[in-house]
Amino acid sequence: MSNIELKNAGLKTTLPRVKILDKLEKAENHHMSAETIYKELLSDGEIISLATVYRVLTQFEAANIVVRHHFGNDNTQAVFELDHGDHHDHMVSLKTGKVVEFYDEIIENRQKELAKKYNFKILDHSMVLYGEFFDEE
Amino acid sequence: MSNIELKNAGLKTTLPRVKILDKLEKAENHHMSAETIYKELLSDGEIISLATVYRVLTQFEAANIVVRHHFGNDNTQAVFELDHGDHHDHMVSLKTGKVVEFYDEIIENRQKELAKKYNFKILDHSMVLYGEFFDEE
DNA sequence: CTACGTGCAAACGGTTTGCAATTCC
DNA sequence: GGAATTGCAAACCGTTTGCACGTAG
Repeated sequence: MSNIELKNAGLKTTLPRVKILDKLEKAENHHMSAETIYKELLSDGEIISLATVYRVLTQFEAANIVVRHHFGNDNTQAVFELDHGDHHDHMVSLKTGKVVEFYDEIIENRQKELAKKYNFKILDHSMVLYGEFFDEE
Repeated sequence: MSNIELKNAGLKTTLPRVKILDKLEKAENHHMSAETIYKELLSDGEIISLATVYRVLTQFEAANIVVRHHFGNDNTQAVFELDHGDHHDHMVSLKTGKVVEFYDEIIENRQKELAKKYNFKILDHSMVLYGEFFDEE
């Protein structure tokens, strides 16, 4: 099935690509950095280079297979998640890095209203709440 | 007056610091990158290094004199604005880089409700709408 | 067979830092 | 005068890229 996604994107079905897709599918909190993917694959015994991980992820992004985020207030590494087509925003734990996705109709509508008020056409938006979950470790 | 802010932060009143504060105060859309500040100061005839601009801005950030943002979906340069203590979000033009600040009570409240629902304590948040203004250029 | 994909190492761009010279109080 | 600040150049770190080799179809 990852096969199909790749074909659709006009990408050859190569081992690195399949493995990376696989990692993302199984990621417990759905978000992984290029480096995390790279290291996990290495310790899985795969032979792959970090450059390939980045190249593949960039291609996946272009093909709408993944979405790239820049959580982490500062400009630390990007994280990637599979793109299931459903837009959502994120709560990110500053303690553990845990990520929870949410979607809120009221906020989305309000953004549109505000855009109208300011004569602005929204093409994209990002919203991240930083903090901590009460039930964390 | 910039004098006072600096004193309060325990920072000596040096020429670079005053000049940088000055640039930020006069910035037409309130937001400037380190490099922009640096270049403008140079063409104003000042002698300053980019390293100093970065160092000063980082100190200002720690002293809550400025806020650092990472607009520009990708990991491009940070922009800085004076911290007037009032929280606000941003609309950023992908065409011109124009930035408009806004604050919306409904969205802020909704964020709090969502946080409660997810057992999350919000410590910070960022929300950026990317798009274009109808009245641009 | 050949266009596409990969590994390696070097380049990149924004930002930070060690150090010696300079400046503020 | 002495601590804080600066400039310079080199280091950093995440990410990208040129190139020669490898592989899918």
